[in-house]
Amino acid sequence: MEGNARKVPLNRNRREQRSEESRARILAAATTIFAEKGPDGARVDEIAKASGINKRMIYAYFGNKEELYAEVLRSNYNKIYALSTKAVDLKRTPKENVTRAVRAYFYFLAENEAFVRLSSWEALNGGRFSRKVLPSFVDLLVLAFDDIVKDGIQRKFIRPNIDIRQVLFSIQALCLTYFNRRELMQPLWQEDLLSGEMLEARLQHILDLITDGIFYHGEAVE
Amino acid sequence: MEGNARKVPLNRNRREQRSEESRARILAAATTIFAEKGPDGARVDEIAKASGINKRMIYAYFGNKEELYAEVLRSNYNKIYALSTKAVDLKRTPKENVTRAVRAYFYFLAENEAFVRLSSWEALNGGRFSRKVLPSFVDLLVLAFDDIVKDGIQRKFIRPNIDIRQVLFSIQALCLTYFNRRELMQPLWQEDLLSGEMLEARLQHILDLITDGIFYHGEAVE
Amino acid sequence: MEGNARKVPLNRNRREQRSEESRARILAAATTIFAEKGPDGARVDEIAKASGINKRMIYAYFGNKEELYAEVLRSNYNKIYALSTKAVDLKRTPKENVTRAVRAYFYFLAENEAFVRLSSWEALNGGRFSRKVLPSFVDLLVLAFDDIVKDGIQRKFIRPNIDIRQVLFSIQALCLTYFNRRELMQPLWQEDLLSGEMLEARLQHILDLITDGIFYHGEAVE
Amino acid sequence: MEGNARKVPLNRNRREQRSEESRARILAAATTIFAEKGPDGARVDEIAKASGINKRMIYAYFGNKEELYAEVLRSNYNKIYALSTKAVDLKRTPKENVTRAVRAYFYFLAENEAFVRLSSWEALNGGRFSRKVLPSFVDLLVLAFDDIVKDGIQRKFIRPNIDIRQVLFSIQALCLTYFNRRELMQPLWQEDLLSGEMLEARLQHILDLITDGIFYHGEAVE
DNA sequence: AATGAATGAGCTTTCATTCAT
DNA sequence: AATGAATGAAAGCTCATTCAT
Repeated sequence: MEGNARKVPLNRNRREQRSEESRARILAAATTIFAEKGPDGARVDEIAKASGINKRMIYAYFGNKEELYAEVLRSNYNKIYALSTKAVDLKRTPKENVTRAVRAYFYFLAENEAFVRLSSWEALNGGRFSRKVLPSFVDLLVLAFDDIVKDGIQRKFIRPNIDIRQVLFSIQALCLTYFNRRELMQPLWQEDLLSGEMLEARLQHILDLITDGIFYHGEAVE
Repeated sequence: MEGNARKVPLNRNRREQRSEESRARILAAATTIFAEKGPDGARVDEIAKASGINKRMIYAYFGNKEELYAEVLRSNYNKIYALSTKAVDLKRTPKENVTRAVRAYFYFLAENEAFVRLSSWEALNGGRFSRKVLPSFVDLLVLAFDDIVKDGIQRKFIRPNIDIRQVLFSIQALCLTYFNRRELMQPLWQEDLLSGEMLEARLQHILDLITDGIFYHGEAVE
Repeated sequence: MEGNARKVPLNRNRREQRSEESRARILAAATTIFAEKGPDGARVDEIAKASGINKRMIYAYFGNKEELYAEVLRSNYNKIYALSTKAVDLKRTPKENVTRAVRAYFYFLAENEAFVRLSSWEALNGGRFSRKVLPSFVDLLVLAFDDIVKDGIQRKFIRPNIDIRQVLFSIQALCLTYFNRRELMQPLWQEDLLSGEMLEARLQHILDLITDGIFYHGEAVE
Repeated sequence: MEGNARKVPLNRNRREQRSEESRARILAAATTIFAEKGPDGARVDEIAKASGINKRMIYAYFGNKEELYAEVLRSNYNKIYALSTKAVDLKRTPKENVTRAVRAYFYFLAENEAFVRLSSWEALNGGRFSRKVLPSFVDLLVLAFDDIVKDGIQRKFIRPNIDIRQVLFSIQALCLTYFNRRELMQPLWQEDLLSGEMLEARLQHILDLITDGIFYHGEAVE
């Protein structure tokens, strides 16, 4: 009896633990599969199988497919929120700050392909799911960059006529598209676009573009 | 008698015409809906309804859903193939040529949202369909730009250390993403991102970036 | 004008002729395909294509698929009706008569595979179609054999306790099944079961079985 | 506690049992309906309805219509495989052995109309399905009979010039066709062809035909 | 908490038949 | 008489979701 009494909380803990674990495994599998196939192409059965957990539990934990997808989005976007907060340091030069921020963003994408793909499905679906569940991630990005750019303009590093939103849009474009359209562009290269050198090469190119463009300056005729 | 003699081919022509028209209507509706919802989200029923033509005819004309989708891709990619051939004029300056090419590409995308979206679905699906049916559109792009850039390098307009493939990737990124992620970024602006001014503003930004970057040159400290 | 006047009847005749021909071609194609695939497996489209005549005409000439099938049955069964009338000649010995009748039936089947198959589909479908359109072909068979057997019994060639219906059933079985199940049994032989020698061998076997089975032994004359 | 301990396997068993039962019910219904209407005429919906089980489960258990049909064939052919092994006893006379074998086959068919019909659909379809899934049932039959006949020939009961394959073909024909074409021939009789007396009468007729057909006359012992 | 079986709605595809010329 | 396009009903099959244990 006492054994039982002691056993119950123990069991509870274990149960809770296993429960958490099951939830996490479902979420992990769902992330992979939703990222791979998108909200329409993904199958609940496949997620259940991949997670090794009974399909019924998906409904127990997450309600339904759509809510599971929302949860996947949430957990993935949380990562980038975390990233965006730790950016700026006004003791550095604006160029350093830009470089650091872009680098952080670029490598975040490199390491989180699921995020890249999920956000792309979302973009195509007009944010049909994310709008419901997510605070505007764009606003956060702007906020983070605003400081850098304003500082840069003030200290005469950055041209004052620059529209920061356009720059932001461009940075996003230059980074995201590399991962996004990787497969279609890969044939142009011998090396794997995800190799260390290729990543660094791309990042440098992006930074060059952002800072200097591709043309000579001063002497160029037009 | 002559009336009869003329009637037969006329009937044939009318029929062929109507048939062509039906096919075209199906293709148009399919383009819209596949662009909107992607190959997985699109429904054959919906396409039939939208085209005002019996569902059975879709199968008569195109075989099945997948082949219809392939045909939609083909017809949309044909447009950009057409575009990519008429680009270069080496009598102009490299900057002019780049400007003209980018502008052409940018406005092509602006006017062909279906293409933007279709190519994005394809990218996410790893080109699973387009690989079957399409010659590499990337190669064509490279070809078109190669001349411009080589000319630019030779005439000392363009830095020789530039990797043309990266530039191409970047131009694609900067243009495509504007339309691609339009909806997610729209909240940052008051004006419709597809308005004439906004489009022109974006194009200018892209051209500036490509040609000059965002930093001052010469005097900039780092 | 007179030219026209003459032309009209000519056209009519030609038309009628072409009409007959079209009908015949449809019927021929339908026979092949219904025999091959059965009433359920056959497709109207396939018949139209095989006959080289527009599908619509099938409906013009025959009403619908079922009636076309009925017509196919009718035209095929007519052949065997024709056969069954010219059987008996009481000047010959009963054994000769039986032999001739069985031989006629056996080679009829050999030469009319469509009939074999059509009658088999019908048997499986419980005569669901033939009952509607066909006079009992079985009755005819019995009639034809009755004379032979009664003559045989009277002249003491055939055992009097024989049930003619059973014999008839057996002859039908022994002949039909050879063609019916040919494909399944073929592996047991090296030679094609439809070759001249194999056919003759089978017929001999059947005759041996029938005659030695139903005739007195020892005293029988041949 | 023990109750719980026992409960888990019990539940498993019950579930498995119900699952097996569902599978079996589907198979039973499918057998009836495929036998009745053939692979082309049968409808999955009808099978679902007849089995009282959701259509979806048919696909869960059997894959698709064709595989279900294959399974139906397999399970039915297994019955006759079982039959064919227990045939011969060389202590008996050849005639006894033949009689016993034919009787066994005949009554097997009488009691398994589904088998008769399924094998007939297969024959008409050129074994298109069975070839995929079934070991040659014909070979087994030959094997079983071979012993009897060789023994019969050696002991001078059976004529040595007999082609056993023809005899086998004939037995099959004489037995199968009785059930196969029963409906078409029924009008010739007052009594139901499936009644006990009629069956026995038919079997006697077949045996007479076979034995008097293939055995020596006069000297043969029985 | 966890499971396997079951369900109904809906999807893609097929087919016999008819319309318009 | 002949044709090609078009149709609606129904077939095979799939999926998200729920039941029973």
